[in-house]
Amino acid sequence: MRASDRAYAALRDDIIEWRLLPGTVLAEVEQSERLGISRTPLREALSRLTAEGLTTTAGSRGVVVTDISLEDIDELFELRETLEGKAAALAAERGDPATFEQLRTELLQAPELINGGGPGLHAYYELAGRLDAAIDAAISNSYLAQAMRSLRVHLVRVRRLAADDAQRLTAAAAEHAAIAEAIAAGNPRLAEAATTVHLHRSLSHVKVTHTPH
Amino acid sequence: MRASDRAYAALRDDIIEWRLLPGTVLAEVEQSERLGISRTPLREALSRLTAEGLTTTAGSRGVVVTDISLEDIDELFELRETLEGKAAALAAERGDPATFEQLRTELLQAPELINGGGPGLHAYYELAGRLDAAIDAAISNSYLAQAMRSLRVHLVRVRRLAADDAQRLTAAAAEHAAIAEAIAAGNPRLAEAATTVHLHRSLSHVKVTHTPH
DNA sequence: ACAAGGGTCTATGTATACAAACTTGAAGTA
DNA sequence: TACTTCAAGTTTGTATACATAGACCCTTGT
Repeated sequence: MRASDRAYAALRDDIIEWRLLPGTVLAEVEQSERLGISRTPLREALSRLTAEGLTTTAGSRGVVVTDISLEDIDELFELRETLEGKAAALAAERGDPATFEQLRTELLQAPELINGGGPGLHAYYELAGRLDAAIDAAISNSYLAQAMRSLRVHLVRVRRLAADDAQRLTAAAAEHAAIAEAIAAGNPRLAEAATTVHLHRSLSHVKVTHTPH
Repeated sequence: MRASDRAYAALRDDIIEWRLLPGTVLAEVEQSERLGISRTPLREALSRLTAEGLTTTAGSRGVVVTDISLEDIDELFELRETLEGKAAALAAERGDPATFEQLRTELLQAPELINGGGPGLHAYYELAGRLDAAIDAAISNSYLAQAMRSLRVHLVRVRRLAADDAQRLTAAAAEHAAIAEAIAAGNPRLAEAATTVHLHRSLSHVKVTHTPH
């Protein structure tokens, strides 16, 4: 694996997990020494992070970790609703019903996973990820998929602010199941509506439980 | 201006204007010599282009100019309709009516510009750009604005494939005026509908007149 | 004649040295 | 005392030398 890839992955993780807080200046020599590489691959990693929006080049003071304020979260979810709503609708039109019917069945059994503790929780996150991937594949629109991917980075970062309790996860699983059901039924408008509902509930949960940094 | 900025701008222009055709391999030494810079800033330029999707790193064959097929154009417009439709609706909710009323007035006089020849044509493109910028500003959502900006690069590239005759431009100006009018009237659904109509007509025009490379 | 292996060559990936620009601090003057 | 200017130091931007890996071709053996 390339050194720049390792640096990118390490910094991305540090930012998403809030170990590198917003406003932190990522000086090139400092970070390259910390990660044990030279400045060249580090600079490539930084430019990738900046392209994703996780960092910005603040004039000539180097690159700094971007902030996510409460207004940012609203904007983020506004775009997310637009993109994922459209994606769910397209998946309902173009996706394979059997795939989503299977996902729905699994999602209905998710509460057992969520209440089952550590490994079950991991299995649930994996299941939710499979639904996202299935939608991505079903829409067959690489530009839309790319736009959603670039959003997800920021969303993961926001999610780390919220406390995901078992109660919310159980409700989220039911909402996911409703989305999968609508897609399996080939009903675009219902799929979009179910997605809108899910995202609004997610946003409310984040805003209520978010812990300021 | 930094050497990497110049390299980025030059390569971006070459790709958008189809001087560098899809599939062209951008070898580092070759391009750095052509642009009169060293490999380091060139690599940064290439990584920026790749982040935008204008190039891709094809395994170990270096970076190549990405292709835009007819299916890609459909996908591109599908995403564009989603984003710009939402943007027009938000602008209708949040924008300043006077700004868009003014733009509408100017757009209604656009046919004179279009039929006025070279400088008038340029003035029209500038006017259309002002409408885009006004919508960008009105939505007050940096994530959505960023998503639209990253789309526009590809759209400019596609537009270069089509022959923009005076007849199409006149029709487009009327469609733009309709969008501005709906936003000025504070009618989100009408603004979104007008945008949908405009984009579908644009897409049809591109598909009919596009010249294969 | 065809396939397999090795070697060379050319490409990208990395490190480092150098240049330039900006920031910061201190000193001097109004 | 406050503002301006100059200088030093630290930072990023660039060039280049070196490492490494992949591709292509030639040779050799079956």
